[in-house]
Amino acid sequence: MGTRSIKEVAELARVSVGTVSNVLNRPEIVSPATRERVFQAIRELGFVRNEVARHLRVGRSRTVGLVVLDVSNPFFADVAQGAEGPADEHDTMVVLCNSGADPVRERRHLDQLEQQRVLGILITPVDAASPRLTELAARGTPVVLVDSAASGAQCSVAVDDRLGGRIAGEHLIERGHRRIAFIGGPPSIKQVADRHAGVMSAVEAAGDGVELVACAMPTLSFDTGRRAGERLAAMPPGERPTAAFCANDVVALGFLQAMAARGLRVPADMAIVGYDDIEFAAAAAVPLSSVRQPRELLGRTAIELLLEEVTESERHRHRQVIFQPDLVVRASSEPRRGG
Amino acid sequence: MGTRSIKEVAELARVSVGTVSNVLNRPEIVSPATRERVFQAIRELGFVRNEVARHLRVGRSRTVGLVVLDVSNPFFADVAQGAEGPADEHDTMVVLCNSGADPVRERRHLDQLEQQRVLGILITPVDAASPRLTELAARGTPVVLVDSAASGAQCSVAVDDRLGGRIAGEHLIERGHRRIAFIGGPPSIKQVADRHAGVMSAVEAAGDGVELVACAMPTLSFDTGRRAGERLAAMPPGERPTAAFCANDVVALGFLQAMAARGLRVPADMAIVGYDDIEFAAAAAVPLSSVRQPRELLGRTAIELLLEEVTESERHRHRQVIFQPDLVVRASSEPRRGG
DNA sequence: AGATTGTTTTGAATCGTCTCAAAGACCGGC
DNA sequence: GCCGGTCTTTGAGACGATTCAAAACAATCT
Repeated sequence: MGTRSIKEVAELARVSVGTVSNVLNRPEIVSPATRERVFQAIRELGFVRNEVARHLRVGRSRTVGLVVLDVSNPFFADVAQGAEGPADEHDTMVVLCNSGADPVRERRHLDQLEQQRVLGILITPVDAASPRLTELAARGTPVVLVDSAASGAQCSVAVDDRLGGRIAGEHLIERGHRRIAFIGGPPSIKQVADRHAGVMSAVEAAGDGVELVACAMPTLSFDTGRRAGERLAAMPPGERPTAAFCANDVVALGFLQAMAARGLRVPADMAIVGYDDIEFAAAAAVPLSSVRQPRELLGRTAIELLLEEVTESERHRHRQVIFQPDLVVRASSEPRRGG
Repeated sequence: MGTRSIKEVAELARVSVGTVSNVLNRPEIVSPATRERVFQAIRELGFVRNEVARHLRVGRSRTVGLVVLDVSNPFFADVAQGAEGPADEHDTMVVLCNSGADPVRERRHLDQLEQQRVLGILITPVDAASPRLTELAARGTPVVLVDSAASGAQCSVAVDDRLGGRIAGEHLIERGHRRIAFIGGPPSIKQVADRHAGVMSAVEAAGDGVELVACAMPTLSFDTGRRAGERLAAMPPGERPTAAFCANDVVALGFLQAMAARGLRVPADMAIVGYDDIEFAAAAAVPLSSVRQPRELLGRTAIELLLEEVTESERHRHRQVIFQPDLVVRASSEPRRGG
């Protein structure tokens, strides 16, 4: 194998290993002549520092793991992108891990990250209450919850999903809808549960005559949305809800597609509001109304909290940051024609 | 810090460190009684194996890096998902790194991955000809190019982009278009150049009367598509191409949005063909015709090649796998009404 | 020349785990 | 009580980089 060690560099440059290490880490303390000789040897051998050994000795990695529910949801791509800026500045590497909303895979990723002794973990958990998360923190791997509020024992960055759900619900009610569907994923996912609770509170506040039809699906995918859409489309027009609030935009886009396929008009026959306001929402068949979240800001803030925790380790106080969502109204929920 | 070492476990279980290591790695060779005692100690201390130290000793990591051009492009999410299956089976972890098509960031990721001595790297390079890639391989980190054909010195998995471009071009020409725009990204990206060359060859084969208007943009984003769309929309109708072939679907979706915003009808005023056939393509304002790539299969095959290379190390022969794309025709390029 | 101070360089110890030759335990048979 | 043969367990090196006390060297002043 072509990997060279610091020792070989030392031999070639005719200095001790300590000196090579110094050249690598504190070049200013070694004399220009020696330094140059070492650099020369490094170049000649194609030496690449073994970060693993370094990490073992130093005891701290320069990698943080970001575990997301679904890499293929652009929402998470944006969160990841937001995290990369501050990470770069602290020359830290962000690695993305996909749990696919599967507790088993999430577990495996967490195990692996802990075993690798990463600097810390940013995670959108499948189950925020899982003891695994607090265990991690207790054993020395700081964890920041992303898009999910923590209860005090750890840092978190979230958006008020209840509020988001309520805003969406109020908007649809105001537009004259009386029978509203909530297309959600597994209620074990906090975001889903909160958005549901939010829209529910709006419906309840509107009093009699307005009702919510919950449609819990097993996942939060495009296909899920499509299937839910087909199910609703198959209902007799009298019973069918006239509006749907989808737990996220990916689901909403699938739902929208099903409407088109079944010949239902959006928003005339079915109004739709999504969640996240991903870039594609505006570009959909019918531009999608959506509850906007500050995606990049979530990622950015999360990693800042993590780095803060790592730096101040001693006197660190966990913080729970909460952002406010807002509604972006587009064609998919324009005023209904026939009140 | 709450991290325990194998030594502490050994003390508590009153065995030697070697035995603990055996329990961890080859439990069958240690007697049931001792094994149980060790497990007990592990549980009691909350011991988590330090993968870093293990890796240093064993010399081989169980992580592979997947470096992509753009995490927020669902195409790459699907490739990543494809890679995860076989990876799991070899209990290997796939970490996703985003170069954002920026050579500097790509470089930084590669450096970091090499320093971490990962098992190997899957990469969709910004520049496939970069010497960095062969250096890596020469120094012992196997590299498999993804979605980009290698010239023999390494493994690669790709889709025939020239063919894809040609198919798209032929399709539009057959539909009666005589002035076709190619909306591309930086030609330094191999995929873009090949797709361009492909559509160009179709146009040339069609002979006089058909022409290609190349529109090279700096990036391959949604916004790029939108800007290109606006630029074309601003052209006088006589000069304006009647069809656009976009270098990927994300660009195509942006382009489509610009058409809608400027009041141009798709496909009547402007036909569109995208590339990748991401899930959202079918769900767009006007369902998008697109050149389909076997996304998951790309990822799956790439990691299989990598694992193969790692396993057979000695007698490994690099392979270049090439898949065929095919065209999925949807509304955005339906036959033109007025021939 | 010797003492003093400051600058460079050295090299042994260390991080946590794995490996493997060797030692130990145990058993049945004589 | 000893022998040969299985099973188990042991513990002393690695692995590659960092650290830091101490040694070596250089420059300046008496």
